[in-house]
Amino acid sequence: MTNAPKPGHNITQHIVDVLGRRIVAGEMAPGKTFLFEQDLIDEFGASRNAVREAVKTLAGKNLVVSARKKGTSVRPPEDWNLLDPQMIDWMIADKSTNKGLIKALSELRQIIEPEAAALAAQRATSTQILRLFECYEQMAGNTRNMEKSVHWDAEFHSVLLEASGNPLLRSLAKAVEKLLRSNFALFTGANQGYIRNIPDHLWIAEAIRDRDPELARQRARDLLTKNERDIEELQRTLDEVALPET
Amino acid sequence: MTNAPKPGHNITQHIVDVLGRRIVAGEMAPGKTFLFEQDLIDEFGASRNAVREAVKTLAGKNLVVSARKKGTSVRPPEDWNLLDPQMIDWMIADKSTNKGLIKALSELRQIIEPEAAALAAQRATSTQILRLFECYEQMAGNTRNMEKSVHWDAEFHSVLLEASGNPLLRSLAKAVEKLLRSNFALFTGANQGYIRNIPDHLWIAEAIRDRDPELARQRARDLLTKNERDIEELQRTLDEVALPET
DNA sequence: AGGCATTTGTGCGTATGTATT
DNA sequence: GAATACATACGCACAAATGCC
Repeated sequence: MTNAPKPGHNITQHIVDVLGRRIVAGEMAPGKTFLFEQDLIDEFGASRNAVREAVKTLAGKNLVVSARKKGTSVRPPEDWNLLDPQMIDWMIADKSTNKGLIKALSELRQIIEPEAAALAAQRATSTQILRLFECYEQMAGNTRNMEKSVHWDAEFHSVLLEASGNPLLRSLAKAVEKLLRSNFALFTGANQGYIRNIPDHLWIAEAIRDRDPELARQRARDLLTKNERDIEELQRTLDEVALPET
Repeated sequence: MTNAPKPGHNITQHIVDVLGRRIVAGEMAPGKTFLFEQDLIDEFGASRNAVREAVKTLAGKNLVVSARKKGTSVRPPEDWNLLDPQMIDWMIADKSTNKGLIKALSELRQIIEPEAAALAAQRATSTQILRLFECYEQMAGNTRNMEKSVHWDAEFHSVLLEASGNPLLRSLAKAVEKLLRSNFALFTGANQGYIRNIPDHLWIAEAIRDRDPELARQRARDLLTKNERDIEELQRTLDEVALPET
């Protein structure tokens, strides 16, 4: 019932997916509820090896720990790696964490991207600068195909963070990108806001090309501020519509 | 030779550890070198299950992917989860990534912590504020026991990020904390700088207590700027000393 | 303290599907 | 199309650690 065994393929991944969803949805209190191999074997109808490998995958993400005789328990949320792409998928899928995540990410981006833009103005390679302009062109040229346009939007911000030359920021880029792409429906909903903000990307790219950190920072800050306002406004309208739940 | 089988315990973890170290050390080119189960079985003298579970753990960290017929390959570094505590251990242990990581983290902290302080000034609970002051007291009171003092230093910054109320920032806190603790030797080396900067922590806590975001931001920025200068200076002196290798 | 049951950790054999050659 | 190589999966058995009585 809880799982459609997904006929033949990748039982292990399926177990990882189902358990991951449950954990981020808060269905299992950290430290309290214990999962036993035998229970999982029974529930998923899988072999012990498959179950163990699934648990190891989750353990690799710091989601769970296993101990002899005590079974496997969920680790406290502050140990979770929130920036893992699969984790983001699970959080997006879960209604209770969805909104908070988008807000948190928006806040994080407002902190990070202006500074990344300033660093990029100092460090970006000519190739990276060209890619920024290409992303802008693709964004601006595909406003009739929102999915494609949002794809290039995400790519723009990804390149921007990469151009900062800081590996930790690049690491964040993957998460930002993932979230933007996954939520492109959210942004296409704010259609007029999205299109209005496209030129901002060009201005940022120009400031980086001209090696002007202050200007790049300010323009990135402007874009993200407008972006946050759009998201907040859209979420308010969505909340009004979203009354029904099963 | 490459591995001391670590007598009884956790062959799987041992395999994870050895492979993780190799990967972050860049010994295996992403996408090119392939690891085959049989090779790993031979090298570690472990069973297929142990090897498979170790690989799954690494896959959970997005370090590797497995494909039929092609074996397991290393993913490109931009896919790695740099904030994973174990990853940080591996990177600290590796000389080639060590310095770059500390520099990148220092840069990231300069971006994030001032804003986190500003947010904390708006959102911190009274309990969190008390903990900030407690951390300062412990820092200032244990200058004769550097390890302890640095422990509370790390705790201070951890609480600060947590008090920002943003789960993504809290996620970063774990990595920052890990790095500070692991590198406490580095900071105790910069003894005079470390002690000189202790009062800054009190001033930050006071600004947060007084709910003054601008002041908290500015004071955090001051601390981190001084901190970076100390680290840079120390690394220069360390470089001069660090000629010998085995 | 000692012994027993439970649960994870480990090893081995084997079958099957799938992608490459 | 056949052979090959590898990942995926199952099942069983024993070892080791832990909790309970």
